[in-house]
Amino acid sequence: MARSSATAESRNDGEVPDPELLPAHLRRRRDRIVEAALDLLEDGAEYDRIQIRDVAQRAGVALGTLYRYFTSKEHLYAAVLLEWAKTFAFASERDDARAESDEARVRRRLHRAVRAFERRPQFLRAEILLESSNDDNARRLFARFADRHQDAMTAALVDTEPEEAAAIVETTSMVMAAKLRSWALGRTTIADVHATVDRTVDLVFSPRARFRHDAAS
Amino acid sequence: MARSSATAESRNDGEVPDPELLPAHLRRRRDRIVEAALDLLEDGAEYDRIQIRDVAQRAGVALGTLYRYFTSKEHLYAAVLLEWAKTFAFASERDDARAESDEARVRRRLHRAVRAFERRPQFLRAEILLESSNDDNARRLFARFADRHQDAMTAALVDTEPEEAAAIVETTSMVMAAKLRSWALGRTTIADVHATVDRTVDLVFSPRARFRHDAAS
DNA sequence: CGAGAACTGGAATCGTGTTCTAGTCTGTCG
DNA sequence: CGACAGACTAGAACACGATTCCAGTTCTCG
Repeated sequence: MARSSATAESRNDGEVPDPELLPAHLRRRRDRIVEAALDLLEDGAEYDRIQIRDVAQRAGVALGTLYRYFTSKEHLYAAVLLEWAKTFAFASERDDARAESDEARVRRRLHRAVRAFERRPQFLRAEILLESSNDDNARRLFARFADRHQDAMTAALVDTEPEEAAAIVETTSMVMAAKLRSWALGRTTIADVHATVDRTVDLVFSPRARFRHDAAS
Repeated sequence: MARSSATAESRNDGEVPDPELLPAHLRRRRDRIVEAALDLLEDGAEYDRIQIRDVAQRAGVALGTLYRYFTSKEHLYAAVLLEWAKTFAFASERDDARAESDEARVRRRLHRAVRAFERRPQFLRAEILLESSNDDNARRLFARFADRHQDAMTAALVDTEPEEAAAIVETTSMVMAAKLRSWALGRTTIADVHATVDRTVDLVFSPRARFRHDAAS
């Protein structure tokens, strides 16, 4: 972490090319790097334990090459998460096409998310670390990752007014994420995580006095 | 981070004395170290930027001495957080002694917590990092810190049955923490954090169909 | 084909937490 | 009083993984 942990000023030299604008073969090379990194994490290695050298080797590129595409390990792994979100979102879209209530759809997706992390605790760890990265590029990508999740959830709420939908997504996602964290910390069981998700969904969807506060504090 | 980030096996050599059992003058020395570390953080320095060397110097002890009391930077800062929680909890106890509803008390305390972090974003950062520390001693202390918060919140719920109180504390705290994180990330404003706290408290206290799910998924 | 961009292998650098060394100080016990 | 233990000190030394550099080498494209 020589640089990344030592530096608080967000990297101002971000000299990496926008992947969108890359000629196909370079783009492919970049993708190979991301894939290699993803594989390593998927294989169960702890984020901390994974060395950039290994990623480079696995991707079959030199260290210097990797650093042409990513400013830091964190930037690389933010890209990994984003990539992962892609396949994940895809999986979400199947199987809830049938006629269900918004509530049921949200519930299903939340449980799916929990399950996804259940078998990949390292991803949770990575997510947590990246969430508060100093690297600007990492932050940017991470934000996209978060948005992607949010969009996916929001898309489940067909019959709800947008404003309320946003609040619902926010609350449930936060509780889920927080609870997953305690699970990752060994402070609770995965069954409890699921139970909490259910409780929260109940709570948020049950008929009740609606939001009243507009002003803070 | 030579050791801490490289090591996943939780430190098994935790050769530090239990502060409770320390003779007074040694205890005082230990406290001085914690205070120095706290000061540094309080002065606005980013956790990452703070070097153990500086803490030692500020406390007026040699590096080796610091390491006689703490196994790692994370252990040290877990102690710092715990110490901070002490003063914080104390501040909480005044001013809500009067007759209020449980709801009002919870609300007040949550807002206070938000304000506490508002002027100390570095603490939030530290909390996040320590939450997933590898150091056993750090974990232990951190757990105490978390418990302390939870107890403080639970104590605000006088007229609520314990089980429900626990659920309320858990949910509201999680939402607050998560929202604070997004604030720290620049994804929202502090006013919005307060607003969310209010909404969540409303939600959790409003009369409604009570929890129904017992089994998970 | 030739220029320049991109890549390779690997050495070198860096930052920082952590450990080690050699001695110094303090207080206690016989 | 003298010796021993325990805790301390200044600071050097070490570990180690991210990041940067370098000197060629190999593509790619006009």
